[in-house]
Amino acid sequence: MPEGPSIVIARDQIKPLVGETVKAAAGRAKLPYKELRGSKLRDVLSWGKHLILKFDDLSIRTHFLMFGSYGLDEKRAKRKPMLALNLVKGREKHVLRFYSAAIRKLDDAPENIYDWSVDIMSEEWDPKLARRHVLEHRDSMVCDVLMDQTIFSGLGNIIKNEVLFRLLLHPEERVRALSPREVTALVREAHKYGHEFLAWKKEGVLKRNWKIMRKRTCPRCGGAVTKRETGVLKRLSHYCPRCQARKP
DNA sequence: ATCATTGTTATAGC
DNA sequence: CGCTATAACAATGA
Repeated sequence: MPEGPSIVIARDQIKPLVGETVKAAAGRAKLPYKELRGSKLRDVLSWGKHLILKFDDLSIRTHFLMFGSYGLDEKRAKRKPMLALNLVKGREKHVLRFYSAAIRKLDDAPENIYDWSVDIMSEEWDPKLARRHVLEHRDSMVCDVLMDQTIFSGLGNIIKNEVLFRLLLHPEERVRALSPREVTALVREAHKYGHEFLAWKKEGVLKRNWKIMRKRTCPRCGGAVTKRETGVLKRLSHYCPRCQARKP
């Protein structure tokens, strides 16, 4: 659920509810429920791993973190939701629930808060800007730069590992060791893999397409895949130490 | 059953 | 102040 492409799927699934009015709102999240009731849903947006519900005079944002999920028109709640919304318009009725998500009211209109040019899943994605941002972190490891949500908003650990494998880059390679072409390729593949992830996830074949993520052997050389935490973020990396050898 | 994991944030500590 | 370490949170499937 949590990486950017999954949020795009959620956004598209929830978008048909735009125009409906909140009839009931409740949950464990700290939200202005009173204000939510009676509000009309005006838009559903995604920015990276954030899902944004825009109402008349307020907007809220959900982040699914590692284990969050949502349900639209479920027969019954899976458990106590962080937020449950009943929406109606004429005869249309929908129930939207969010589980174990970090949900907050936005202090301003979404357009004034979010910059979609850094969202790898957005049409406004700006590869040149990303390239510049990457080069501002010459001393950082590529694994950390890819996970930086201010540069590659929406990019998560799966995309990170798969992109590094495609480029045959070691997760702990420093940005300064990359050639200009490699930086360009890094940015291009981050975007490209995000969209392939989206297509595969829709078809239910995402895992089948993993080349290195949670694999034991390298599909390229047949050698053992290394699995360890890397970078200052200490996130799990899967990589082939032979094909993705560090530069000399 | 136990372990690992698609993530972020607050707080403590140096 | 700035950086890093740690905990906290939570659900699911291998």
